[in-house]
Amino acid sequence: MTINQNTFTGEFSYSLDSKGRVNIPAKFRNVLTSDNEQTFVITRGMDPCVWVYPVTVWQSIESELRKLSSLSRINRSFVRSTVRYASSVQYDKQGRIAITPNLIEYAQLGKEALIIGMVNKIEIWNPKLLDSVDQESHKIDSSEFDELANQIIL
Amino acid sequence: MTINQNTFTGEFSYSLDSKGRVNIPAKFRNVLTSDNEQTFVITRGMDPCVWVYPVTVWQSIESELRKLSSLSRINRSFVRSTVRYASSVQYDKQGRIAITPNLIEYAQLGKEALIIGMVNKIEIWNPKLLDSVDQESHKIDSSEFDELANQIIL
DNA sequence: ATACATTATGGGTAGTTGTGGGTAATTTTA
DNA sequence: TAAAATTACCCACAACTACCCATAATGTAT
Repeated sequence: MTINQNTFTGEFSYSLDSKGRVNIPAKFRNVLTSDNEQTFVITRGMDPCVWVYPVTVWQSIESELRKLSSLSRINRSFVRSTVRYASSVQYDKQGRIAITPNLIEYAQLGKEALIIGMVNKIEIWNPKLLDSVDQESHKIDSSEFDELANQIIL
Repeated sequence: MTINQNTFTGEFSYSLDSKGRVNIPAKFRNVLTSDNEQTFVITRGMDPCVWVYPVTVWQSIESELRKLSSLSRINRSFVRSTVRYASSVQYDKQGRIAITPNLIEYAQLGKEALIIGMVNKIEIWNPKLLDSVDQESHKIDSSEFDELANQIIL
């Protein structure tokens, strides 16, 4: 079987332990290309959740950022806001990564952690927070959804 | 561990001690290539903060500056302003570098120091100053910001 | 069904890291 | 030249992290 590498789908509910560690689902670890060397980059999501990238995917983002000259104020501010909360983490022998305290706070993570595959990255949510964000966005976005539907054939 | 060398990401809040020393986060020291020999170049940032470069990275900046003809007044002024405040520093056995008094004054550093990885360099900020600079620039440049965000797929 | 392997979760320990301060060497100033 | 100030180098300690092992639950193969 040749599945898509570095591609994540599905939903899993795992627990965040007292040391701030979460398991990365085995399914996700198994599709990681070996050049990632068990390493992810975790950062703030655009929504109140944690984004988890395979390190090789993140590196291509970094190389884009490298091209932005620091002479421009906007560039500096953009690079800063993108990179600021990102840190690379290797998972341990049990397949867990440690979430940094400021990301735990940002995503308001408690004991429950909902892990969602988002194709090129992984999201870690507080399940209750996702529920409320989801409901709100469904109300607002029904028209934008229609627009998207024209771009992507499902 | 074979992660990206001389590449810095993430945010750390450390303290500036009474002797003007700050710790360089272990994560940053560990990605330094050995030809840097524990040496950084510190200088004024374009924003009110301290810029910290691995010395080898700084050297390549210097070689770029050498290419700029001194016939142009703008070039002369640019070279002068970039090189003027730069000095090289080695970190001690505990991983700390000493910030020169004029840089401390320029970046308005107090006891708290916010250290931010900016891909090819490191920034040291007074956290409160960063907050206000951040908010202001968001107000002014939000449209250009969005444009950048569209070019780089996160 | 039973044995075996994998997976999720918990916790212990040794080494690392951040922070403070001390002392000797070096430089600066009077 | 001597005193004062600065710098470089050293040690100490608390907090944290990485790494290890244990166990229970789940999945897989014979």
